[in-house]
Amino acid sequence: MTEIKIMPDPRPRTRKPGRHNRRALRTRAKLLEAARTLFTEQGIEMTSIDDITRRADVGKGTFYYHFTNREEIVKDLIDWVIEQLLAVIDETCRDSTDLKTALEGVIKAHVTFFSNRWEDFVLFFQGRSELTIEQSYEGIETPFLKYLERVEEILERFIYRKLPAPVMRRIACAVVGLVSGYYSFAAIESLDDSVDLTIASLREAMVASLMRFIQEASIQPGPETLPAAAG
Amino acid sequence: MTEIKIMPDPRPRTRKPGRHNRRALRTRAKLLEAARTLFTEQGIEMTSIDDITRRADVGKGTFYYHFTNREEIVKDLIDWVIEQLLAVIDETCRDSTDLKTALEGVIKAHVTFFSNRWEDFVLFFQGRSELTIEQSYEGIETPFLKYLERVEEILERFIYRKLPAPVMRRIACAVVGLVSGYYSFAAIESLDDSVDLTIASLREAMVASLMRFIQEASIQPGPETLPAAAG
DNA sequence: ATTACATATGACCGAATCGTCATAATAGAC
DNA sequence: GTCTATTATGACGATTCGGTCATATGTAAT
Repeated sequence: MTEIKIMPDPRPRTRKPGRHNRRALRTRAKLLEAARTLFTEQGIEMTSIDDITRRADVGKGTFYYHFTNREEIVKDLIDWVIEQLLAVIDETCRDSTDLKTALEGVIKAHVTFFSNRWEDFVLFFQGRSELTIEQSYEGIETPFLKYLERVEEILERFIYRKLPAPVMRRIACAVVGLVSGYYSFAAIESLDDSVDLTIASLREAMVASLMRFIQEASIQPGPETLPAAAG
Repeated sequence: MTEIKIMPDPRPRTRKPGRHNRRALRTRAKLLEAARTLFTEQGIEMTSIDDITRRADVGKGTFYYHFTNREEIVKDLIDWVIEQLLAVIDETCRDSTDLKTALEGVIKAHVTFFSNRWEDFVLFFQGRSELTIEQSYEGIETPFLKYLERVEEILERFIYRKLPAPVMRRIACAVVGLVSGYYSFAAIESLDDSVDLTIASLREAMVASLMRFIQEASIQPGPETLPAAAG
């Protein structure tokens, strides 16, 4: 169980944003923390507002004072998780000198982040699962797109032959899909501790294959990216 | 939208299993098909029994005649999807002659399967997401474990130096995590058609590096797999 | 103390949901 | 046709849920 220090910001409500240690912020944080752990325990959709307010030990009306509905708190939490993940990725890749170290950095950042934050991985993964549903929360894909774009951005620094956007997107999908896909499966068993060790050796293999993939893609943009292929 | 020919079997209820084309089987199939598409549209947890019976155009009691609750139909469907996927994997890997073709076969099988069955991928992925939740359907991990074991089994045929079970498990996680992880992310954008093409070139790279990884692992089992690392 | 504003509360309502059950419809055996 | 086991039904009760609102409490400024 990881402690959370900073919680996602509320929408500005008054002219004095965080001037004083308003109790509202603490209450909001209690609600977010309760939701975060409950989502991990029961799943997002199985968690009712009553569950959240009960766990946070506040009245039900209080929830609706801070959030308009469950959709909002879900989106706030996912936004926040991805923001934190992006911060770690940026930090880890800051000193990258080439494509190889950048790829390694991205993968390493995911491992670092998720191995210390199981709840957040569950949130991330459940959010991603929502993306596959036709009628899911509106705009829930936004933080994930931002996340993909950031990864593309980092890799692009070291790819001198500029690749078409769809190709870059697929590369980013491959990188993050690979990491989180592996993680989610490895988590079926309680390999928790050894996941980090294993992925370290697997990482090399991943980096190698991704690099080869990128190199091939950058030599041959591929006729399949023509608009004719869309449909 | 893919048509389903065969649906998961009901628990035997009478002495005459499928002797006649009992209408019960057709009704059951209607319910399963309705659930399958609804789960894709709305998500498993957001779909009520009423939704299912309304879509299947049967009375509500009929649902409870065929299934004890939603948990049962969910598990039946996931069992069934994984069974179908395994069949395709077996078929594709039947003629594998070495590790390389076996790995290629496994990945190719996933692509073949999922590219024609979006609903089933969503089911698969949502089921996997449920695995990360503490209180999810009891025993829902069983089909996924079977699936991992089968993949290990196929690869093991061509690995002559026997690897420790945890290492094999991780390799299997990497293979299937990659495919489904990539797929799920690629699905954020409507790249549907080009996903297959892209993953084809990624496949080569992945196969090459996984082979290297397996070869290295089979030479050096690694001290990190000692029981001391558990805990 | 008083005033003004921000924050918190839980009773309450209507809608939705789960699961049951007595009854009805159907199909096959005779 | 009659009889019997199987299959299907939807009204029903109990419960839970999302969301509202009038009211209460806390807090900072004067």
